[in-house]
Amino acid sequence: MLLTTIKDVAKEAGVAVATVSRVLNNRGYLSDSTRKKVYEAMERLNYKPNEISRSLFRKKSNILGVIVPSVSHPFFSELVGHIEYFAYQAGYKVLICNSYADNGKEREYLEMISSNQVDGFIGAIYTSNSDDYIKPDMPLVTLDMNINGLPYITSDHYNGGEIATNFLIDRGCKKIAHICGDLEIDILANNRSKAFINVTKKQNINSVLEESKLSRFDEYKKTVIKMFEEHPEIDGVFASSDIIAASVIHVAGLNGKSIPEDIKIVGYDDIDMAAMTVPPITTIKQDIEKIGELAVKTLLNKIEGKEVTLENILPVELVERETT
Amino acid sequence: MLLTTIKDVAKEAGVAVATVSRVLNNRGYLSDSTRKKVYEAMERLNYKPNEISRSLFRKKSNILGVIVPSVSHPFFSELVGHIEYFAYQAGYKVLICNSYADNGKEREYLEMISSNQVDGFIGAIYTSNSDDYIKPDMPLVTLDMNINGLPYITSDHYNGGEIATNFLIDRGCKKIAHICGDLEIDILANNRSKAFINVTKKQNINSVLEESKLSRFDEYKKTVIKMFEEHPEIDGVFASSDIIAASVIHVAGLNGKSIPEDIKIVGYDDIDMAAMTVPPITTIKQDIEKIGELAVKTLLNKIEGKEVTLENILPVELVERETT
DNA sequence: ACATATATGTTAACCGGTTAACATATTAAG
DNA sequence: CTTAATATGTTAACCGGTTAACATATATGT
Repeated sequence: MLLTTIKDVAKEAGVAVATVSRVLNNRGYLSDSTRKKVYEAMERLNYKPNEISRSLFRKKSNILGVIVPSVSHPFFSELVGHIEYFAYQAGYKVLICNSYADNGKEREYLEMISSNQVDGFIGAIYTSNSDDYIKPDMPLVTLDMNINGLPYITSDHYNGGEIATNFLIDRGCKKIAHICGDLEIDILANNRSKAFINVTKKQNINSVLEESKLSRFDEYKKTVIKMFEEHPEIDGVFASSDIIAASVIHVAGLNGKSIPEDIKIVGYDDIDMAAMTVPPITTIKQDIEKIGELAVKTLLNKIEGKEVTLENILPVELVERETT
Repeated sequence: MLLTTIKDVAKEAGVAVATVSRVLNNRGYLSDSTRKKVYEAMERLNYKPNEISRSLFRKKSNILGVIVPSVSHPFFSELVGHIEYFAYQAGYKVLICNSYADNGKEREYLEMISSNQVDGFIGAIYTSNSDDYIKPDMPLVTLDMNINGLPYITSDHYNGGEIATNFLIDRGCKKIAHICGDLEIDILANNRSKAFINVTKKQNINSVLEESKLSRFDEYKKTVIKMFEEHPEIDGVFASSDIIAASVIHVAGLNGKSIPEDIKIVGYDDIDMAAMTVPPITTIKQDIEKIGELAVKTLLNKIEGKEVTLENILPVELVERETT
């Protein structure tokens, strides 16, 4: 496949290469007739400027990278969808990176900044936090993670944890379990668990903390089954994700318990699925669209060298459905 | 931020630029000592070759684009996850494109091929099929869509539709509904609906065909509610996606019908969510991972100019859970 | 008629890395 | 000792587009 270059266009239009470039970039003096000639020539030759070449000159690829543990996780897939939308509005394309929470992959992807392949990254980074490779002047915006001096976007997870826990207490739960991910990772999302611990302690509520480092649905299910075997009196569950909440609904069904009568459940995230389960999940809603929008805006401002707000904490909200 | 170039490395290592390039590309004669000197210099300067520049020279970006109607749809997010995995194994990065089934966006993204930003596309393209912009020699692999001479990956949807419909009949359903998307789009996925129509006709089964051009969950729900109002005798539903199946479960609950006793449901896709609902969905499984793997392989072969199989039809499989 | 604004061309350097061609020096093999 | 293989340097062209500098030509206004 032969490539049509700006020279071919110049020849076809009967003008100089510089003139074609002027048309392409709308710079300098240009008559309408020349503009037309050039556009027509481009049309005839089906010419598209080589964006790699332009990127090289401009030192700008107009590509943003997004690092997530896994795009197939509903929370991240919804987030990535929004990020792509806002990036597109701003003339950027989005490169997707599954890190599988692997440090090597995270680093390898982040190096695309140094190699000029992307202009910046939005990263749900979990392993590289202590990594000295990450510098505060990098075009990097993190999600739910405060790494030295980098701007981050997060939800008010502590408040989310308070709302969820208090809501279960208000609804009369006497023994409340909290199922969450790995608390050793220093991620802001874990503030919801801190809130759970503080609220139950302060209100003197019987509590169970179940930390699961797993992530697959059937693995969650096993954890939940074991939990109910060990603590059959649990009458309230604050799940740190809607997926976990779904698995609690499942297990409750297996145990012949009815929801919300015997067990009340509050999930977290408000992914689309939360409204689809039977019964639909009462949950703490994160504004995923806003997170995406703010992440893109912040990153673009950082890329352009503007001042950016470092701490971006978005409010959460209780969405009451039928598990409480 | 000053950029470190190959010249800086050459100076730092005390060698010629060509030598650094030889090290970088492992070409020509090289002594171990020089190699070491160069690597050390790169390390000291924290040098990363400018990939844009290399792409320009090689006319190869090592980026694949993926076009989907929406990444936030679970089927596509799982698919994209697998595509990213296999692309990464082969040294490619993945650019994600939500088309929202919009012709303009599909075209705009596809033009990234001409502008050399991506080496090729895997596309779930729905609107551009009659578009003469798409040529058989493009580095493009389509999903569920047969566009003149382009390789495509699909599942054996006709068979999927047969299995689902026959299964419901075998289970004793007397009046079976089929809820599907827009049948006017000439997409291979619609073969499942053709199979439904043919099987019910042949076996002389009472059937209802509900075509919904909508896509949001709450909109599906409305369609399903209306359907049950108009046809209360329906005792079997073949839903053309697991999401639709989930909304049938929902509505059945509202109507006080129990599943599978009163209504049996077969979904389609076997997305992760299918196992998480209560009751878990009996569904026709598409091998999403294989689809992703085959799409990447086929595209890479096409990019490398190798012969590729044009028709790639993967088998489907009934996964029996608790809605039947 | 003259200064100024507008329109286009020519040329060359540049973005950063790659490569071919050629020169030269060292080392190993026969 | 000669030949060949190995190792590195120098130079210049190239990928495709951008831009600054300068030349030149026409049009416009006063």
